[in-house]
Amino acid sequence: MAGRTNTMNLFAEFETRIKAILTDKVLPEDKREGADLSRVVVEPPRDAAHGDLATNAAMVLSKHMGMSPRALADAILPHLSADADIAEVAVAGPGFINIRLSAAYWQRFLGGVIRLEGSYGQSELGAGRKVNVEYVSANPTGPMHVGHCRGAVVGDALANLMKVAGYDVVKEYYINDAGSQIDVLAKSTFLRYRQALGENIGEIPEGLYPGDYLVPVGEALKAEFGSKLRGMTEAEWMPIIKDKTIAAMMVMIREDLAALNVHHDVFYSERSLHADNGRPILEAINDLTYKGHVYKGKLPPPKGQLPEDWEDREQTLFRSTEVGDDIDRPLIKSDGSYTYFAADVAYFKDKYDRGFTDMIYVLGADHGGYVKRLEALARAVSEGKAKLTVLLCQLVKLYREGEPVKMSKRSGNFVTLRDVVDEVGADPVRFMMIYRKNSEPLDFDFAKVTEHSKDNPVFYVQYAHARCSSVFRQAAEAFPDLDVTTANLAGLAEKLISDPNELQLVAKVAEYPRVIESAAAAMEPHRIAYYLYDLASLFHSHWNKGKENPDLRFVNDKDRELSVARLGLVRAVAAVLKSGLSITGTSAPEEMR
RNA sequence: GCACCCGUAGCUCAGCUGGAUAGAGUGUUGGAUUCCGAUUCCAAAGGUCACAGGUUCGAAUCCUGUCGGGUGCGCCA
Repeated sequence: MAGRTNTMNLFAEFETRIKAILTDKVLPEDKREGADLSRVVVEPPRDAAHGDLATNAAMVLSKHMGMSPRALADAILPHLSADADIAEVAVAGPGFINIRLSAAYWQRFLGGVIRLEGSYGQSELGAGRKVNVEYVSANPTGPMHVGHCRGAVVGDALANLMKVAGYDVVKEYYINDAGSQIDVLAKSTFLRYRQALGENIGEIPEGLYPGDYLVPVGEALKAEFGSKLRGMTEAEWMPIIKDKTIAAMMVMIREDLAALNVHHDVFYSERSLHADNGRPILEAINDLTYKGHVYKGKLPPPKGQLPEDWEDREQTLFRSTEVGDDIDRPLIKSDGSYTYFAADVAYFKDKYDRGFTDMIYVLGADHGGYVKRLEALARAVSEGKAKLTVLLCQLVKLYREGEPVKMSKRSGNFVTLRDVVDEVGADPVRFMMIYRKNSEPLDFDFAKVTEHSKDNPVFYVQYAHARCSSVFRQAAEAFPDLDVTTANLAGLAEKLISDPNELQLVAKVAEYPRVIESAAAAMEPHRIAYYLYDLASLFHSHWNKGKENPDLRFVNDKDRELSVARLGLVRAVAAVLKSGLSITGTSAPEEMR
């Protein structure tokens, strides 16, 4: 992981220390050339009983050194022991070096965490690189349904994560407000407008959007225009009603997203790319042509089932096969209009021109077939300089008490995002959506997600945070004029935290920056949720020990200084929980109700 | 037919980009418990990591193939 800085990532810190030892003390001069230290890693051992840190250095370098891994490890050992922060080292298994850090090091580390307050975990991994995270991007043809939920949460959490990891992030929504479905939408609205004027419109015809949500739009049109629109030709009313309907749909969608605590920085309109006779699209195609990726030609017929209306015609094509795609892609239809993909080329080029080096697209699994052409266009437009990543979210299956919830779009009987949020609350929805790899399908059971118990990970983690606050409330009762300023907490924690259980908690807290960096590098926000669960679990377990052994309780009314020191530890745990919860986009409550 | 995603404890899932005896939760079994805020705590049992090869000091992880499940394929958006 190049470019990583020591923002209290102790694994990274010891990695540099160990690499320095390797080059300066272990490798003889004639072996320094060609030694590959890039694979040397320092990580938490699988089993905490092995120590605090483990390194594979001896195994990675054994071949180069012509020694067995264990013999090499033995040779490295004394140099590590010389480090004052290292209390114990041992060789284990096939040649791992296990390291136990001194209590003094952990105490100093804890003091550092407390002093950083909320900014602990903030990394400089991203070095300010501009990242564009595009997510949701639902068609503005109606309210959002549950299917959009997962992408919304995953994209939002990923963007939050990248921010904490030091990237300059923009959250973006691409409004698919062009194309035939928008014409259909406008026609549907026109019908509702006529209905508002008192006409009996009967059944909504097949092919139009039947949803009630267009009724108020029709009424608003009546209020604004009276019956004026009815006298116009379709060509005349179409642009007006399109504008009004899209605007109304976007208001609705933004409200839905806000209910889920999702807020985008930029809403980018596809229609704006078609403005001015599609000049932005034309320019993007010209750019691609200039770079040698466009030609006129014929496409082979699709494999498998041949469409009935298949015609073999010459079109303007993007030679995407030369940049990794399976088949060349049409940019201009035979009627001269642009394809959806052509607009995407222009949109990508716009992002690239705005200075983004990394583009992330969070899409549903049903867009899997779209990934290769997006990657191809990124290569072609940026000439290999931009990095485009597509995250596919698998489907969400809804259950109620174990029974699948049936949905049918045609009958309008589908569960909206709002339904779900209103029923179970934004926090449980968000945490559940993030508590799974995005590449895995997800079962979402209303009953389980609403359950207030330790079986529900959201509440388990939030409860840990609430307990932290509760400790401070109790301390205030036991010691009315307690000094709980950052400086005092850090100072005493550095001196007095020494119980092995407490140090174990510090060690878990110390993993946080590493989790942030690796989760950001892998673009896997779910790792944050799992880490939070682990930390909460350790904290609860330590709390429970205090039930049996009062000496371990955080607040000890016979020992004021020790209580303050332990409050320091609690504050550090609370800060990490709060920081992690904010990445997932869920709240860190002061108390559970 | 082709592409992509996925097969890990009875169930739901992690497994930190190749490391040690593969881990949680739930369920099962056996104990403890009126406790600074929860229907709590501790422990045990439970595995051919779908299957077969390959790569190397070392594979659940990477490569190839097979089987099984999901998603998608067009001048749609």
